[in-house]
Amino acid sequence: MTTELERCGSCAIRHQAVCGALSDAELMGLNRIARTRKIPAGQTVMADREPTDFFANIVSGAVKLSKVMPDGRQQIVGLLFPPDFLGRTYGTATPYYAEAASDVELCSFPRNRFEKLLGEFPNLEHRLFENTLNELDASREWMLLLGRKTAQEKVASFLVMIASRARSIGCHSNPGLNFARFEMPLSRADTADYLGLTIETVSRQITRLKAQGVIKLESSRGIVVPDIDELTAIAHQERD
Amino acid sequence: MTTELERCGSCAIRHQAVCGALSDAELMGLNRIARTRKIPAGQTVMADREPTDFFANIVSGAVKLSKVMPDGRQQIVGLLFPPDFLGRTYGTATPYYAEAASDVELCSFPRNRFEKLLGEFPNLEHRLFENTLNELDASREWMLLLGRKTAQEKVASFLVMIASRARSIGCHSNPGLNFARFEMPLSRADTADYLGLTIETVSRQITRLKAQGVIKLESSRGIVVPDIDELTAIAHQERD
DNA sequence: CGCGGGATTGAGCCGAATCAATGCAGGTGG
DNA sequence: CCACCTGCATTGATTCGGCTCAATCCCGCG
Repeated sequence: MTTELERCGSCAIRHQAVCGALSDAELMGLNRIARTRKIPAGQTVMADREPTDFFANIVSGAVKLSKVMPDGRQQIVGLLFPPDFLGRTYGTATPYYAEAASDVELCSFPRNRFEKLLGEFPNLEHRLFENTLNELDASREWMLLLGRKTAQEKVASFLVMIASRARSIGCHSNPGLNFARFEMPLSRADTADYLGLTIETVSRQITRLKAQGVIKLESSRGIVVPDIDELTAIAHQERD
Repeated sequence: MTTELERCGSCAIRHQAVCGALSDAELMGLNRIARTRKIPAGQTVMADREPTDFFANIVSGAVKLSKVMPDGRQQIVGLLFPPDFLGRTYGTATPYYAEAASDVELCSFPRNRFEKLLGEFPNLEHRLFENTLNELDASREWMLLLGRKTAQEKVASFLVMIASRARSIGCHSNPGLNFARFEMPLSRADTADYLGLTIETVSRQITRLKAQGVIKLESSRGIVVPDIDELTAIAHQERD
């Protein structure tokens, strides 16, 4: 019993994840149905339109959600980091692919037992609801990016977003400080699919930002941003 | 009392709207705080980042949700028809503009009293949650459109979407039947802002679809689709 | 050392944007 | 009733940003 609770107690995402909403007693109920899974990079976690029998918290790594057209064109519609929640409650199939963008560690729950707990713990459902509202806000923000921003603005926006999320997933990057250094969680190909661009255009824009001195590259994935405000200005974050 | 209940009983959207989740007793509680409002076309209902003190069901008309960049570029991020719910629960400000796309009739509820009811009626919160999940799915669908579809595919997709929603808002259009006739709820300018295109491109693509015989125009807003499957094929609705 | 996958760079092209003119319907006033 | 305006939609000419195709480059790895 105590050990079980400790398992959660020592969990890196204990307080930020949906579990954060639960009392100790409730947490134990959730813990009882939880199972840790490791997924290697590139593997599909949930397939579009296919029923999935589980939900999960992301403990480490990154998961990308994407939609694919019959001819292969692809769009990434969401990116999940710890402590995000994976899975569409109420509806047996998710309307997109979920794929491990890196090696991923999940804390997963069987679908029906989790949904049962949802009914019992109003806190849990409420937390998931707020979560979903935030995802909706984020995806609408992304619609503005996809529909109206230039390639340069798109890439800058992406870097700003990663830089701010990087704080929550470790990486050198202080909240107050106007400086960031982080690893890109996606390949150029995935970045392109997230931004509605091609690989080549992403690459060119990164080169351009580098030439402008707005960012520095330590490696193809390692980015340093000396002045985040400058990058944000280029991203034309919407105001008004 | 009875009259109050009858007010809801005779409501056109009684069963589809969030109210549909409520018992008679609960409905009465909601009814007590409800107020009908009419909004003329073009008027702002909620302003980006400004606190709003109410939520509402859309009774008639259409409301567009949009984001605007400092330089005026605009993206419509959502379109609400009866019996959709308007407003972001839990968070005093909505992160976008809500504007009447046509004359609109609302059934509105004061923010704090409604949120109080949310706590008392789990059904109501649950219903709103499912609503939000559907909006999230729809907005991700739209991300694919914005990021990866051609102008022709975008316009075709938009028409398909309107044709299918048209069923729920009256208009000649049978569920089984492979034929539709409806009014565009948006001007060309708004359509462009919804699809991430310019007015001119939207116009050209509509002309093209007309030339191909896929649609007919009764007026600039009145559309006839003889064969919806054909239009859907052009829209390249994602499979797989 | 050579191989292979990801990333960069370059040349040319094309689809959608821009700029500009014209068309069209509804409303208003002479 | 017609002339005129005004707001929306269409059409045309031209430009340009990002895509396509293709050639390296880079780096880790067998």
